[in-house]
Amino acid sequence: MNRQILVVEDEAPIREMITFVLEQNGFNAIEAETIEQAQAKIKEPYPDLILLDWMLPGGTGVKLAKSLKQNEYTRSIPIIMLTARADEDDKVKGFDAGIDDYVTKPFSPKELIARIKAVIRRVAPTALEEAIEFHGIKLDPVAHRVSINDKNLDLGPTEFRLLHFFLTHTERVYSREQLLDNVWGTNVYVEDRTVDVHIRRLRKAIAGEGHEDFIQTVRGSGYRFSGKTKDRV
Amino acid sequence: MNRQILVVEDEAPIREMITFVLEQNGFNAIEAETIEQAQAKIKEPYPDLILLDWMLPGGTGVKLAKSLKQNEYTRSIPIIMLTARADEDDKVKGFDAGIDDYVTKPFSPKELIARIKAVIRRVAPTALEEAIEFHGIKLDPVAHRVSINDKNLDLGPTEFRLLHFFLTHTERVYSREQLLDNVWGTNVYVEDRTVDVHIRRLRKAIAGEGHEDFIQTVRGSGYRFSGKTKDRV
DNA sequence: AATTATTGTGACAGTTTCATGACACGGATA
DNA sequence: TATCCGTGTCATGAAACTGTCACAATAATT
Repeated sequence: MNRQILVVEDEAPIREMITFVLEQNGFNAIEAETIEQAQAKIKEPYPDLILLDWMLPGGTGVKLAKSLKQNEYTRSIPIIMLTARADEDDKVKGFDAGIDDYVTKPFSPKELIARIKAVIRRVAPTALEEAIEFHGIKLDPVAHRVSINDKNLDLGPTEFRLLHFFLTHTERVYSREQLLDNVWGTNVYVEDRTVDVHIRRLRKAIAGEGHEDFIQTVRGSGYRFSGKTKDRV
Repeated sequence: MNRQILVVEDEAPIREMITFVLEQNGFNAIEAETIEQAQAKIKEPYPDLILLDWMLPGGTGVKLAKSLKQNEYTRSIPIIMLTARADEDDKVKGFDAGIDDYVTKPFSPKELIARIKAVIRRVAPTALEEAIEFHGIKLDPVAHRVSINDKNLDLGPTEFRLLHFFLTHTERVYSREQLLDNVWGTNVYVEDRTVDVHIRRLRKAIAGEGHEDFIQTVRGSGYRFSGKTKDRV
């Protein structure tokens, strides 16, 4: 519950003030002065939220936001932009890059905290960090670990994401294309059939533990992850 | 409950922004750049809603909307049009084509989400994704599953669509031609008698569970799916 | 009853779709 | 540099699905 927040802000006094406010409110602050520093710090464990200054040396914050959004792992980290100008134009540019909210400088600590909590509340239900359990399959996104009936299971990155997606989207058919969009990411040019192969690899890994067929083929439509067996509904 | 939304928009940044916003709000986004792409993606599993840009290469969005409204299966998918111009004229054209709502660019994420939820709420009762139950027969379009008295039943794609159509159109006679149009799709040249064969296959699958004849032959006219038996009316 | 029109049924071949193993490429690592 | 691992693609064979036909069965008509 102790959320980690990355503060990307080049002006030291402001950065320190923010950090102070955050920690006063039970958050865990990480600081970064530049885009490069920020990128270096955005890796496991991923921060729960990023406070991003609009004006940064070496490029605008939007640039960073865009690059974060392209990565499967960082895509869902919410971003709050800090901007000096309440300029409408900037807001549009920011939303292009997938900004979740804005705080206009100067801002009060209360406002900042309120916005942060609002964003976290909104994103929390679909947060990547929640551990999942489903019919004996446990997946811990933070530890990046999967076990089936308490027996450890190691998967490649793609299989891990695929399983993660399935575990959070059970009992529903997904076409290959939808799986590509959701697991590989949009704007990735990969053959449809590639999904089959990864399905196979995931199946193999799971089945190794002598289990029912969780991943079901729905001919002509796609695949479905289900706890229900073939006969019983 | 995880709704699928198809975003048809040629400009990548806008499309990605929309996708991002949708996913932040618990929706499942599918992307399409052109009308052709959109049409290719509008098949099972059908999206729950379509966000459609007004200006698209190769024809206006209205064109796509019209064609969707002509097909039995896609007819009830709600459409929200994205338009740059708040032009009154365009709105009229759109409503002709069966548009459910408008969002004028530029729009805020909040507004977009609000409109989507409003439309879904309005349309939900007849939503395609709703599971259907009829005299012990259950069909879940989302999971792509059929059961009869809680016993799983597996059907081929055509039989599934046929049953789906019947379950949503009971107590009424349909000619072979009408069935072809609705289940196979228009512009498909297939022999009338092919319907008979698929009717037979579907009957066999259902009857395997020792059931009354849901599918009734109306000599000279076609078939009818009914809960009433032959003798009782 | 005989004839005709319509529908039921089983078989079949062509096509589509999927599972599977192999393989090559590229990045990371030692 | 050599090696390993993950990944995407392909070839192949198996299985499922589909449309059509021929003929049997049934209903309507004369």
